Amino acid sequence: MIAIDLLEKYGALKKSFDKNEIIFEEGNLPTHYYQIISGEIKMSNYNDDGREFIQGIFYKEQSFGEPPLFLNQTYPANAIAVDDSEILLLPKQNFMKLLEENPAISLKIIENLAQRLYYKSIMAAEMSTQEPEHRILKLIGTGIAYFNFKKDENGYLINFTRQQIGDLTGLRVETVIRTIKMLEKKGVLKIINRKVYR
Amino acid sequence: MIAIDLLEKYGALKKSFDKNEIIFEEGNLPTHYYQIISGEIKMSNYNDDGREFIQGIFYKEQSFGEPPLFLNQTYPANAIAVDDSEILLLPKQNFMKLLEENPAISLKIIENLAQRLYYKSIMAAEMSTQEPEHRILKLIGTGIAYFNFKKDENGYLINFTRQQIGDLTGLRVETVIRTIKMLEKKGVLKIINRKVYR
DNA sequence: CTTGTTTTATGATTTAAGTCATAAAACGTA
DNA sequence: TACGTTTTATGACTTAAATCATAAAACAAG
Repeated sequence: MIAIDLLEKYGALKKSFDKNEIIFEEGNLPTHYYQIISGEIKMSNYNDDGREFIQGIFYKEQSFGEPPLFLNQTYPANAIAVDDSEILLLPKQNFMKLLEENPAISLKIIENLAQRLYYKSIMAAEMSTQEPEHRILKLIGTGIAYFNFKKDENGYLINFTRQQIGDLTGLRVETVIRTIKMLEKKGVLKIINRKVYR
Repeated sequence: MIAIDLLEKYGALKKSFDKNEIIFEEGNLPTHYYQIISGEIKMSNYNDDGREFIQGIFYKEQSFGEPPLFLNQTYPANAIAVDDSEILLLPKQNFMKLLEENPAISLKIIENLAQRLYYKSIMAAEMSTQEPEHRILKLIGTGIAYFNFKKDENGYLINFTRQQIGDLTGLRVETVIRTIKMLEKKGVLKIINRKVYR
């Protein structure tokens, strides 16, 4: 999102996170701007009985966790490395200075937040309608634009596990498995040795 | 959000909308920036069988519908006047010019989008947990900060109908009614001649 | 004041997704 | 290569919310 050399000019430092390592936790106050160099990060919540809800999954060059930074509020979710990852961290003060001194970056931030809001609006509407087929198809459909699904001769490879799809749509893994099978039977997606293609 | 005289300087015009009048529709491309002078606006989706999901409710001084404006994408939901309303409309080009020439406004926009993203994150997690009590309490709790609930001697008056609460949380109106009664019985909120207080 | 509409309310019934149990296939790694 | 873990898979059963029906209270409009 923001050029790496610009971030470094303002004092950003690279930090490595192991798979499953926590980057920040729900309820804590934000201290940094985070931008991924490599790897994969998820933001998620766990409810009282341990059930997970994934707010979003982020990949290289993407930033995450900005909203509370601008609002002086605590994080509404946890950030966890899904894979070994490298992240650039820029302290809040420096980040704000960077924004002030580089007005063009503000528009980038706006576009980024707008994009995420757009995704959440679509998924919120979808999740309230309750139909598993709809939810999963919409996730996959918008996911092709937002997540880094790769296209090959079979179509787009949806590189999410059934569990992740469940955690992103609010469905249980068994329901996801059964629904995906249904959707395959209907011909709207393909399953090639367990991998889902659209 | 943005000072009215500044908006007018860039050519914003006031327009009146009757109760239930449509301001813009899902699927259309955005043409203006909208800021409410008076009244109440909801953004919502209707699914295939006519069920409504309310994305948000907006009041005086608030803006709405910006994300697609920044993304050149179509609106993900409809905007409808809940009451007779007056709205300032600023054409997209002029709005972009305003932003360019007034960098401080960008930060305001960022904060506003961050706020809405924050609300949606919280509600998304809540809606996926499925428990009506949780959903409704969270809506009311965060709503006290985001919607204009007024406090009196009984507490905060939740000036939503049961139907609206259902449309905001993805629950059916009967479920909302029963759940609110349960919550009253548990003493976590009050019902005083049908109005809900927290 | 009357009438039509919206909102709140409640009981009976249905149903779809969740839950529970169990297992095979695939994957990772020591 | 063997072993533990993760992922996918399936069947039986449960349950909570949706649905359906019906109505009273409140409100709005003429």
